[in-house]
Amino acid sequence: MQLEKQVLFLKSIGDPTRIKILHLLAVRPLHGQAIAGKLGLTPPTITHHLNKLKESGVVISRRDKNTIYFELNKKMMTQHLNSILTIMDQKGDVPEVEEKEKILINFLDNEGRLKTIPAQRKKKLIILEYLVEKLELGRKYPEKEINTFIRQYHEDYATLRREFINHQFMFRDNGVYEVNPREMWLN
Amino acid sequence: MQLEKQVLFLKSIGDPTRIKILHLLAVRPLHGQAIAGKLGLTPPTITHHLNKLKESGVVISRRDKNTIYFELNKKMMTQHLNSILTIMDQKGDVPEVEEKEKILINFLDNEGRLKTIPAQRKKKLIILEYLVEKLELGRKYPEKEINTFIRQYHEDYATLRREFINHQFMFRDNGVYEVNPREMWLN
DNA sequence: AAAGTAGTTTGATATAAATCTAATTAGATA
DNA sequence: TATCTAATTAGATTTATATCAAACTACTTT
Repeated sequence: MQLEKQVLFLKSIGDPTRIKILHLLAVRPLHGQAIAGKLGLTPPTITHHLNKLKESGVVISRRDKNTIYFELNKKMMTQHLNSILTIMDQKGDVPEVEEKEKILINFLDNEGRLKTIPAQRKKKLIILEYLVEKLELGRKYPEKEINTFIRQYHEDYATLRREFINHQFMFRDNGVYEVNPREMWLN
Repeated sequence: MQLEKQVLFLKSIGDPTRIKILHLLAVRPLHGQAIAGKLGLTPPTITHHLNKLKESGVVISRRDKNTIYFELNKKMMTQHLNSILTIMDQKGDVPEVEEKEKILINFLDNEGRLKTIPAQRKKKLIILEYLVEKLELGRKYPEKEINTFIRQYHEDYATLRREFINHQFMFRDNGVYEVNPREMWLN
């Protein structure tokens, strides 16, 4: 998943020693002992840090005889940073809130149950969003649990479950359902 | 220092729970309990994470009656990410010419021979650079020739020869030595 | 003033991470 | 084949971090 890659990347560069390594490698590729010497650390420690940096892809290595040169993968680095930047690319929906309220009031009864499933795409999406927000982000729900959840709001759990998947409010993996992060939703 | 701020920032967002919080706050400001509910975590845990995010400045809080709204500071976030990006367009730094002169005078005797091999890395590099500049760029030197050359300046040709290689002033190919171009040298 | 609400602090626990020394591996050179 | 060199692995230690339950604080509402 996207999130794990981002965290792996951020952890990999979120350390003073590793930032220093990045600075060194930004100038030119270096071999391990040179890095150890420059930073006043031992080779095992450098191996440890380089492994982290290689795991996230921001450093690659190239062997030349006995010496391994480590170099900064600037393209990968830029890619990761851009992916973090997109977290912020969320159109604020403040102006829509009133409209949403109206639709919710129209389609929900006094007990908060869904009267009907809206036919209009736009309205349907608002209802689906409203429902999916009651679920936990990151939690894995077995199909039965999803069905039970939906039935609190409407009898036709099969249709609604399919809609959640169709519009990518959730994804399904091996019969287990999980809420997608907001930026994945189709509006 | 720049480095510490960068690390603080990267650590602050380098955690799956906190990335999820950022996603939530990217949409709209939220109060603590809402975040706790969505992520299935307890309020103390959310306080803990929000503190980290506030420390690095990417989240700010605003009180309204009893409720505290946390919101994403997109400007701060962008600023931090840009500062990380600049790591990649780093150029090497070189010691001052005057400083080099002083060190050369200190370590060379009247006949221009090396009194001792400097222990300090920085000084050693200046000496090595001074010596290697007397060699021809592009010419191939057999090991014996290199030894003879070094012995003009110091008895311990083996150590110095190794230092030339270590710091990439020269490279060795099949027992033949050659001076590296300047931009390869390790500073 | 009493009760309620939202958030924080404290203390405990469990897990992860950074660093070192010592031992080992992989490849190059003699 | 034996030796040298650069890097890695293993094991130990220390420090940092994520999480929770329980107690507490600050502010509102009644």
